[in-house]
Amino acid sequence: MPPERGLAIGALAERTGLAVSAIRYYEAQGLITADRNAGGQRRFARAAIRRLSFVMIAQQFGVSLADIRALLSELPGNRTPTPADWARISLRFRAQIDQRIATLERLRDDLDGCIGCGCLSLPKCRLYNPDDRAHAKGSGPRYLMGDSAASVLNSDV
Amino acid sequence: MPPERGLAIGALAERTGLAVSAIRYYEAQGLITADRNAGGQRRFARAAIRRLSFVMIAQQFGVSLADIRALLSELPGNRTPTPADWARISLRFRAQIDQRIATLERLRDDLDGCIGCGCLSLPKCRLYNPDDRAHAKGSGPRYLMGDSAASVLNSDV
DNA sequence: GCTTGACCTAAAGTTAAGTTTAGCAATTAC
DNA sequence: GTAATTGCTAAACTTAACTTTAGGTCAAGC
Repeated sequence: MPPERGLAIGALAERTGLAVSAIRYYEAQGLITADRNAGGQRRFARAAIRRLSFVMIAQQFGVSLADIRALLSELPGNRTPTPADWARISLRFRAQIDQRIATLERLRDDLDGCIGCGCLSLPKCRLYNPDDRAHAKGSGPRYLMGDSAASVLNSDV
Repeated sequence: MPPERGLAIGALAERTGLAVSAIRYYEAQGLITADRNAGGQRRFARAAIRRLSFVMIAQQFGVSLADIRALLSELPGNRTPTPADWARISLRFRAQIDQRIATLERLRDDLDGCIGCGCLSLPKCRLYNPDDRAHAKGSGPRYLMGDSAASVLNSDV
């Protein structure tokens, strides 16, 4: 007999280094999909390893799962992705990294301009208002945490 | 009579663009301190404006409040900080930014090497294991979220 | 002098990204 | 064939960084 088709969740966990609970969570979030065997257990396609490794890499950049899901949605639903598929999404990812580096460099340069002047005073300081972000409407709520890492990545500054 | 010494929390909120509740929270977290007037209301020193603006700037980089507190702890407790004080802490901050940019650039270059090869497969891919981070002990829990933004900043890669 | 608005505290709610626990079912190993 | 693994679901818990709510106090204007 051929070995049962697809990896069990434990095997996938071992290959990726992720916790089993994390993999279930990612499936629930729609980052990967799984078939079920006769007994109702998950069986993952080999492609799940790559999807998960991409998730892990993107997370090292502080990209949110929501953003990662958007990136991964570019991959064809169930067809095994080709290198060309990966290339397309990697290029998009790379563009985001570039943007993020640029943002950091710009802010670093602004900081250089400020060091020693002790100017960190509002609202004059250029550092403080790179985006006019905070005072859009008087003390409006910058809704929860959605601001920090993700927006550095997403802002098209 | 001289105006009552120190800013009320509402005034501080207006000057910084922060919500009143956020300022109270920051005080509870030890990022700023406040005196109390006869009626028990907070009165902030002018220096709080700068501390808070620094907090907001650092947060745009995804630095956690805990890390920010560590940075701010370099400031002399109650003495009004001088430009030299700010310069010292800004330089430390700048060093962290530099590190972070370097990490991003290295990962970007790795990604470039991968684009088109579709190699995102574990455990061979260099991209996946920049730090040997995930498989330290077989599928050990990368404890909660403390990994993403903060460790990119802190890791001495 | 009293009403309105700013402040106070304490406690509970929110989001993201998971982990932990509890109580069962399916597989594998001996 | 049965014990030990591994897997399943659902629900509760965790952390960070706040906000919201509830119920009460202080201060300022008229």
